[in-house]
Amino acid sequence: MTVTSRVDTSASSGATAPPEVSADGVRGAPEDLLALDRQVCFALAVASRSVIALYRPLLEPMGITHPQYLVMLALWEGSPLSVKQLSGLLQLDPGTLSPLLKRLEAIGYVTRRRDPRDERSLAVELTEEGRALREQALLVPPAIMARLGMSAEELKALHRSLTRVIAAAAP
Amino acid sequence: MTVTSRVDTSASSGATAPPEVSADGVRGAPEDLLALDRQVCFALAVASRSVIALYRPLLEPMGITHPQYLVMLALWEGSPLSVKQLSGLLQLDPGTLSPLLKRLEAIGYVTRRRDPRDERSLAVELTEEGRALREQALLVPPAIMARLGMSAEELKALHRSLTRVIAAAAP
DNA sequence: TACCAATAGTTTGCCTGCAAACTGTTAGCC
DNA sequence: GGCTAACAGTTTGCAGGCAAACTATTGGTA
Repeated sequence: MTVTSRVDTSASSGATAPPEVSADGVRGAPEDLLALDRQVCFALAVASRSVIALYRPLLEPMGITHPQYLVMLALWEGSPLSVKQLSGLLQLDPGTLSPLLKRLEAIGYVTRRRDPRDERSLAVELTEEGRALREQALLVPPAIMARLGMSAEELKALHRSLTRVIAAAAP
Repeated sequence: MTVTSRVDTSASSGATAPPEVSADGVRGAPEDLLALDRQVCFALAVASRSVIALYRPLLEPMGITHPQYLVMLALWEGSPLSVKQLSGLLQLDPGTLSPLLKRLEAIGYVTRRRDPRDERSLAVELTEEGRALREQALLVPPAIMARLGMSAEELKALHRSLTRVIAAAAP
């Protein structure tokens, strides 16, 4: 495979595009801005998918997917939430949440009904089963940390880094 | 993992909101393990989606999506690649790549043909247009870094962190 | 040589994720 | 009151992402 990790020394956010238009352009460019293995966006995407993949076998016995798990986390912190509130908390489009919530309702963890005071708003609420699921969920984070085998300190640093990126990317 | 920050979920309109007042982790209840804002997996997912969203307007004029952009990055580093090689490089399922590559072929950036020496293998190769696209792509990373406004040093640290997570999560 | 397991891609089915169009409800405002 | 704009969700269409079933080719081996 042609991907070898290079030592980065440049790429300092300069607005001046390097004029390295090498004839072939494939290998050996002094500072390859487009090297796959230096793209933070690529590392971010792979890391996200990889970690979510670790959750899959743990969530499968509960019958939910990772985004559904995140919705449950939000609801366990405060049960009746509107779609708009969930959308804000999870940074997810209402168009994504709408069918997802119907699935959660179908498996019995959640109820969906209109708010009588504002019929536009949908009150998403935990059922008894949804509330009970929390006990099982408590085992998930420790299992993930054990599987990753990374120190809490390192994960905390990563979390801080990610929080900064999220803030920087925010509109 | 005991982080301190906490999102204001003021949305919890008088429901079962746990009265946990976790300051600096001193009085943190055990349930805090499930606090949405400390889940690394959540931060990872949001950061990944947020950063990819920054690429969208930049890639749109090129007519490609972010995963397609990653495929192009791989091909620019070495043009004829099989689906299996791409799958390894990008950590993507062949079932994901197959239709994606057909789309890249449909817009003319790539050709797909079987390897005469092994008819099972598919040789994915850049077209002249696909090769030429690299010039436009060179403007993308600087634009993203400018938009993020984060130091190269910080991004590098994040990249290292992500690389460790990816390695830790690897099967 | 004939058989069979491994391999490389493709297809199918389901669940995100997002943009854009659409529906119903509420709030302003004249 | 009646008109209109803003708002909350839903639906539709398209592109990932992944698991599982399927097809075609190759390689090993009896």
